[in-house]
Amino acid sequence: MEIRKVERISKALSDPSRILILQQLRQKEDCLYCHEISDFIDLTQPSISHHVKQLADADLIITEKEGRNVKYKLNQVVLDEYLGFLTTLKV
Amino acid sequence: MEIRKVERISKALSDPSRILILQQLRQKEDCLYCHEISDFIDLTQPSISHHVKQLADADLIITEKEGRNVKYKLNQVVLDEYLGFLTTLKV
DNA sequence: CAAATACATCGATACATTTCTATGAATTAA
DNA sequence: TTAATTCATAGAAATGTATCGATGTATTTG
Repeated sequence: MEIRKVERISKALSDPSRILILQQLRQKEDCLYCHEISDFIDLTQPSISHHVKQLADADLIITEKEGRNVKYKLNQVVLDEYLGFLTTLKV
Repeated sequence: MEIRKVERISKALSDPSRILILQQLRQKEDCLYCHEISDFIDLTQPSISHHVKQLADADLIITEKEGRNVKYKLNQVVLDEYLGFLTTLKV
């Protein structure tokens, strides 16, 4: 995995709101609608949209349009690649 | 692992210079002197010092004073804890 | 002791990020 | 078609981060 990619994923993971979104994604069995996020994060809708975009730009989540809603899923492959990179740092 | 800690570690990992430092730490068999870092990172000494501090504050590296030098070692335990947290995000 | 070396800290500047309000675009419902 | 809903985008303000030169603090060497 390229350093630029590691940097981007790490940056996406370096915010409490975004970590929370990923945790809830896990709890909701890997599927979450955007408007549900405001139930557990006290930010305005544009701010939440911004955070979701950071996660999507880092390929940590996959977005899927469903009518006027958007569904989010964790990108297991990219998370595994990231885990793989971090493991190479160990002796 | 606490969210604040995850945030701090992720932030420490979200910079190309700091990723490089960790990679070189691995190559040099988990031990590196500060002045050696300038061999592979083109930044001034205060900037390198700043980056090393980010890694140390996140507990990703352990610093050890040796005379007027400082030796760095990867903190395997914290890296493992971080890997553990990321794994809990998977289904 | 004086000079040199290794690293940390300070203060400034440039740039990036977070958050908001306002607004736009697409879709659905009345 | 008009109104409502869901999400994205633009622009601005506040805050945070990266980088530098200058300087400080230990420690070692001459």
